[in-house]
Amino acid sequence: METAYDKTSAKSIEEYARLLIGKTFQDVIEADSDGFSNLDDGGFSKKGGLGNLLEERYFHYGSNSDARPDFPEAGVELKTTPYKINSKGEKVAKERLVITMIDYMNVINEAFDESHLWLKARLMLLIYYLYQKEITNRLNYRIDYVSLFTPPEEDLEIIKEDYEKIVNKIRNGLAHELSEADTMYLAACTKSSDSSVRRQQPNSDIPAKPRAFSLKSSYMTYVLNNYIIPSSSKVSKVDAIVNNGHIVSFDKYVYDKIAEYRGRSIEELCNEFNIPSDTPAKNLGAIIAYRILGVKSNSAEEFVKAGIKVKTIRVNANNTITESMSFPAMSFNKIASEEWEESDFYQLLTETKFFFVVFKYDENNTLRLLGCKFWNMPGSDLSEVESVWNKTKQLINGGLVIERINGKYTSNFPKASENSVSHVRPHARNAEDVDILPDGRVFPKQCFWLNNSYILSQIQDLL
DNA sequence: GCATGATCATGC
DNA sequence: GCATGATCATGC
Repeated sequence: METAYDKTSAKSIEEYARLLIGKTFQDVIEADSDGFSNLDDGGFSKKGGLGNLLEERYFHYGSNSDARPDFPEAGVELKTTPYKINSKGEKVAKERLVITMIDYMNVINEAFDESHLWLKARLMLLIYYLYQKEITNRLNYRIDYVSLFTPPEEDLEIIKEDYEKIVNKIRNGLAHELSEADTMYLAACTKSSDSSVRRQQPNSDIPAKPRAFSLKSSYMTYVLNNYIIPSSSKVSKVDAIVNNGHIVSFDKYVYDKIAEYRGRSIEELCNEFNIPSDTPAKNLGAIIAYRILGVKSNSAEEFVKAGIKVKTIRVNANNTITESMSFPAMSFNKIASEEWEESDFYQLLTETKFFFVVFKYDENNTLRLLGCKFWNMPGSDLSEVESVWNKTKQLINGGLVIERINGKYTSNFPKASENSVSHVRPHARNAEDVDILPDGRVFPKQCFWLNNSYILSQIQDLL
């Protein structure tokens, strides 16, 4: 079949694709007269179908699911992906970009450069459409950005490291312990029609969830705003930690930099980096870490791309931790009607990598830098959180006892003494800052916390 | 001194 | 003004 573009030329494919900008998927169907006379959506409006729609009704080739890129002669992989406008008016990727399924049995023999993943990811034609909640017919979504994309060299360094981390885990017979939060930009995301599906893995008899290589939504947000949209002025630029040259390991680079200042007091560090130390800034620990890492902004490019959240931890002189770790407040009504694996806290814990900056009080009560650690929750601890979450949901749906004693509210939400990993406690501006329960009562906003004792167990190696 | 409820500080 | 990370305050 004759096509309106040269399928052997990436540039030609991109030029033709650019004509899609400003059009909806419905427009594409209506404009297509090449052997498809009806306006039936052919099931394309279902999930995943919008990419197939473009393949069949715009580029006019049959979609394949084989290992080759969609345009094999040009080496171009077509990726149709949604973005949305968040509450701050920023353009963000709506979801991760799935590249290709991980074949556990064979991937352990594939070097990155010859991998199925890289075959598809080395040159992608990204087609971003605007997802809008209020538009119910997906065919009415509008295509706004079209561009060929290859991860730039500095990202590729980290992506290769991510790849090795994932493949090594599989090599070690730990495919069942893979987590999306293990890595920075490239991740092993779960992918199956139902959460009970399991696959065989090499080097272990334990079946593992099917997973796919994907680029994290935090990374795709960065790609959209910095590589795809020309000079997007709304985006505030932040400094990168690694600025030039090849590094062996990002983690190690960061650990080594922080380690140079181990034992220094907060005051000394503030002097060293010209941080005004008179105000008790609660993000002082994070600011110090950024300055040590050579970053002037209060955020780092690599952390933004990887969606890494910074947390500061204070260890007492006797090696205990006083404070538990808080997270965003929960919505009682949301939890009441959702399942664990679709909950915010589950997604946070399974997708987020944390950067712990750890300080410790010396015998004179002076707070000194102890070290840092990239951390994400091990899957085995997740089941503990699940039981706390389930009990919380159950109480929200009936059985929650609320009392007010001397102005202080109490409840029977799961306490730190009831579980080794997590508990529920207030997280609000004050006691009047409330959320509505399904039964109509109000109660101070709460969140899930990670127990101080649990946090301590996770940073034992730093003590 | 710990457990739990309450609130502060920052950034947008 | 609100969400979020961090920390304080109090009673046992």
